[in-house]
Amino acid sequence: MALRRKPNGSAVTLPRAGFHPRSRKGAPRAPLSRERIEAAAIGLIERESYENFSIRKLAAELRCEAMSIYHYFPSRQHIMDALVDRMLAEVAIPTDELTPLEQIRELAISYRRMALRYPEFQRHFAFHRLNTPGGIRWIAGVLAVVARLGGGTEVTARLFRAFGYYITGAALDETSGYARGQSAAEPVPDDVVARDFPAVAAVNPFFQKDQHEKTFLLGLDFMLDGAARLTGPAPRKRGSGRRKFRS
Amino acid sequence: MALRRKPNGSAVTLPRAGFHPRSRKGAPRAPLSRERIEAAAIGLIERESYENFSIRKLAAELRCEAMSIYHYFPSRQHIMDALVDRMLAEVAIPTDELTPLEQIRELAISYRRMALRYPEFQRHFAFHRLNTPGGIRWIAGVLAVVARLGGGTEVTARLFRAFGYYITGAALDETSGYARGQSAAEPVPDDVVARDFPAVAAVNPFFQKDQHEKTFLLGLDFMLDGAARLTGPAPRKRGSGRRKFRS
DNA sequence: TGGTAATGCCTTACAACGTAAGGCGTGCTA
DNA sequence: TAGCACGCCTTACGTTGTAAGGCATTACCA
Repeated sequence: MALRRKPNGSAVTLPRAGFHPRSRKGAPRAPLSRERIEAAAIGLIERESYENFSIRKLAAELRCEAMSIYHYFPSRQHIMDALVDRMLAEVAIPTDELTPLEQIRELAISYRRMALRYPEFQRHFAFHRLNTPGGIRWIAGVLAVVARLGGGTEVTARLFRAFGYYITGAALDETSGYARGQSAAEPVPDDVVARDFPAVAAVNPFFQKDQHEKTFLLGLDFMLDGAARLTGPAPRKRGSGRRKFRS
Repeated sequence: MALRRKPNGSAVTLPRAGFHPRSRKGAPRAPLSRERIEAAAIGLIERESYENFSIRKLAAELRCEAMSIYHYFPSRQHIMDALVDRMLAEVAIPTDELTPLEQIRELAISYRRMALRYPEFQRHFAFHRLNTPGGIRWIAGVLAVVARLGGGTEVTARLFRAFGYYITGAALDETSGYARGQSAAEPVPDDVVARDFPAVAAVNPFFQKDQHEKTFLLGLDFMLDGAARLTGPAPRKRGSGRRKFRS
């Protein structure tokens, strides 16, 4: 937390072509950079797991020592913040000619896609305030979309949060929840579940990965219908058949 | 993971009255037990924080050494599982004469109350499969409630999960989210938000703690209305005015 | 009353973690 | 050629979960 050196700050000094710094004893190696460190961190987290990620392993991946990374990021938390901003930037705020409700739908689907691209990192996402610069910008964008429903400040605020509950809850559950999450130390074996809790076993087919999208859209459309009824008739075309549940 | 001794297993030997084991060098002290360890763990987690919890601190709280705890629980994960079961047991499965929809509503509200009693521990809850014995039993109970809506296995499965997304997302966000969660390393200061993102600042009053319940119920009733329309008319009385949004 | 076994808790030790403090070599600029 | 800045490394500290084993107290049985 005391490190304040920012190498790529005001005076940018790019390495000349052909320049290859080397680990003190070792083969030549591409120079470090924020970009390279971030990319390696994402790769490592998603390949191993969020819990097993460490600065030391990241360093090994980058073929440098752990402390070298602290030349580019003052702390582990700063790295995580950079990753949050990076991933949030992939969730585009819709601005086209869809109805407000459809824009929210697109946003939700886009967020889910991002979550499924970085499933391991969702466990970080779920716990942390989006109060990085990129996070605030993103929240402002989403709020603007929700505000287009025309419900006023209070309704906008509540809808923003209620949608957030559903969408982040879904993202977390699909990536770390019932089916794939950290297990109990001594989980109840599947055959015991099948024998003692047949009703639990019965729903299992619909808990599989290929069923997640349909389930997600079902609940999402519950939320959208509620928002529609709360904020009055849609200002523009809005098909209702899409939101029907077809078994 | 190699420890298999279970002191309170088959041959139960209770300490006689007046018996007080003592730390090797120290004052007499109440004997350890699973019960005492669990209670101390909950207290410590909620008082300090989930992230700062450690076996060693738990031991200090109990005035024993870290390894003494391993006499009662084979691993940290086993302790956490016990806490999960303990807290889940506080979320009662409704069985009375309410309509199925009202039962789900009660269940959701009861889960939220539990979450607010143990806000720190929600960060554990959110990541872990409920595949402890108590967890499976609880899931079976909830599934039975959802099944009473009469939608059949598939609809029951999807509604269970969609409600789960919303409820756990809300629990996590209210306890660790926008307002109180782990912050960025260099958060954007409030005055900068107020200046550069007035729309974000404007919704802030509705993001305060005393507004959470109303927001939660708004989204919950969106979900309930959706479930009602999906599974046909309610088999019994069901007021609709309650679910209106009143500003 | 003495011997043996079980119980309950502690001691020691290890590998891995984030990171503070400071050092060293390379190449750029004067 | 001197000096300096940049980029990266070395060392070290306190903290974590927990494996392996030890020791004192008590219970049980002869």
